[in-house]
Amino acid sequence: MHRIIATQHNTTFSLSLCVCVCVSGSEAPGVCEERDLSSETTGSPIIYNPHTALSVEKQRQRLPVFKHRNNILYLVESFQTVVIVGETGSGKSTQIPQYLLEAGWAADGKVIGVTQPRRVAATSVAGRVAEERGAYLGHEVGYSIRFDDCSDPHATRIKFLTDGMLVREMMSDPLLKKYSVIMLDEAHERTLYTDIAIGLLKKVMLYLLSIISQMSTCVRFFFPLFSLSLQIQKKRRDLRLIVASATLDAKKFHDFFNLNESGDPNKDTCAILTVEGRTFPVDIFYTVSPVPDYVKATVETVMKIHETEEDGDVLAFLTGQEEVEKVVSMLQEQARTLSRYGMKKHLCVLPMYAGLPYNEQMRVFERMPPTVRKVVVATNIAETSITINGMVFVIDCAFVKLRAYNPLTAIESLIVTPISKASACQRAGRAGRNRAGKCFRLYTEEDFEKLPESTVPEMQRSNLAPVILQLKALGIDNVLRFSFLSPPPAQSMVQALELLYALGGLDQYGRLTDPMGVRMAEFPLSPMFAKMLLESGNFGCSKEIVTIAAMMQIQNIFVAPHNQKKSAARERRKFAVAEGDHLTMLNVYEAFIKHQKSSQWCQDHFLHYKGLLRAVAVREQLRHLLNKFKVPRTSSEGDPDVILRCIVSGFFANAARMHHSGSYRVVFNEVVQTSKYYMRDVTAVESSWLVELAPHFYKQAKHGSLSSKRAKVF
DNA sequence: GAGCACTGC
Repeated sequence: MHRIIATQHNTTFSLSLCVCVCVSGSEAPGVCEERDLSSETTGSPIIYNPHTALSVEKQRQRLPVFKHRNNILYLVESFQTVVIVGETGSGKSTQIPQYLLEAGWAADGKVIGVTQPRRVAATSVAGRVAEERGAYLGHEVGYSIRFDDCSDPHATRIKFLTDGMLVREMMSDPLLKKYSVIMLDEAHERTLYTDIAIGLLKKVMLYLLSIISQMSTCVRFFFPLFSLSLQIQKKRRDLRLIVASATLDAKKFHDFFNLNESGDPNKDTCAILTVEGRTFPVDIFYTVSPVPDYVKATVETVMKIHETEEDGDVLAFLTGQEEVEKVVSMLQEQARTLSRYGMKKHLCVLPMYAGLPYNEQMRVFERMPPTVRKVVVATNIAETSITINGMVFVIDCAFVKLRAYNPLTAIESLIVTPISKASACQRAGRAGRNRAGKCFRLYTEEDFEKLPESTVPEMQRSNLAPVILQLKALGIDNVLRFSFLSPPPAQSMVQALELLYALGGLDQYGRLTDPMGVRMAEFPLSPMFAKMLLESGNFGCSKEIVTIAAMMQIQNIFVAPHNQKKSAARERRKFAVAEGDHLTMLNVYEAFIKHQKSSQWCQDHFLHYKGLLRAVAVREQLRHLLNKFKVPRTSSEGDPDVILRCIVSGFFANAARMHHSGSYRVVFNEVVQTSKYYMRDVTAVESSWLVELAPHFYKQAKHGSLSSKRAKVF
């Protein structure tokens, strides 16, 4: 079955294969999987309606996962770990926790914990399950995400939480004593925290069992950790783990968690079960020859679809804001031309990326009249984070902007990278949610075959300093021997250990320092921010620093609607100060508070209202931690230098020279690579401060210039 | 003076 579709210009596709991907409805039927853009926090109780009870029960039984119910329960009973390959639309996320509850896994006050990589997923799936059970959200069924704990320590039996939250919980309850079963959902996404949780759970469940028998009482005396492992052995052999993953990774998870070394499959401690989804076919088309410019090819392909294909909305994937805006404006131009020539069917072209102002984001979810074809041009946000219904055609450029980490320079950056096959299939699947669809890949089938099977896990392309600090705080002394599902580069580990040592979080033996390291680990921030906060009392500016730290956690403080870019830039300059971005942010926050957190004021000054509200919440959490550690509330009373020096005390490792000839130096928060390297959140500092505040990290060279232990990048 | 994938604590 080969069909050639020639586009107007030179992007030519051939139909190459027909795969079944994706589904009717989401895994949580009835739940809007869309990111809840309307509120930061949810938690209003769902009222039980007895009239819908029967139909809910019938709906549950119609889900593909239902016929595997007994098998799943049997496997969970018989194996410590069960890997469930649940295709999209199988109903695994909402149903398996309920099966476990009904089978008695939450007896004796135990809790069934289900993790999700994203906050919205945790809250929306919890909402759906509560509704199915006719329960108030927060009672029998609850959720726990940062800033929003909607669970009852006594009543909640099924708890949905973000994977990051589970790792946090392990800091106070390393054995996860309150849980009988943990289900790691969407484990194939391999987020940083899912991977940390996976390693920790293996340690809790399996790893220690083998060492215990080899240790003598004498060793026990000298290694207090050993008593912990005894506890684990006694108490947590009952803990069950379910790993919900895509097909590709199932074997890897199985091998990781299977502790059976006897070679006798009857002694396996891990099992795999596959649950089919509900799928619509998606035809995949490849270009006949490589595309020289995927931005142009995207525009051509949209127009070709519009002219020759039947009804159905279009979703195009690009890598960043700039590309999205460019394609949107090119398409809008073409759409105007079409309407001038009286084409009956209209095009409505909409951009979608995380930095877009809220109102503009919401437009992609609006329904269009039948005479209008919606075209959404999006970044990777549309691959997993949000779902737009009604998409029938997908255009995939084969690229994505990914975080990369260079352990030699200790620089994290964003780089345009070819996607993986798994990612390409996920994108294609977006065309088949409501009916059969088509996916146009702007690359040849040959090039598709060259793509890597799956995306490199975040763990292997991140700065590991926050990870190592948390592991140390969890009592993992030898992080180099921690059982990582995918071990990160050794150089990244070394780099992280060095940075943590320079920050004073670790001593020369790599042990967590007390109190500095212990306290740093408690902050939900990177170690540099934590250090800066903990030092702020000494510098006499904790009030300002806590605001700056909170503001820097918020992306896109300044919004620029595309028809008002000029005035937005003008407003933005009003807040800017010569010292740099950190003090600019401080200005914005203080002005926001002065204007009673008014949303109208934000709109007038092109500021991100919800972002600022989040900064207020983050600030409160950080303030709470500073109080806990008895960091005094002090203010610099308008003196910028103490604030800048305090910033340097945390960020000295991120120092750069503004110009090779000058003594003008800056500290920065992060680096972004587009056409050039850009540093984000930059502040000017005196080079002498670097030597003064981090003498172990910088040394003064002969001619007054600095040399750092790090390789230079810029 | 425009430049900034996406999450998460």
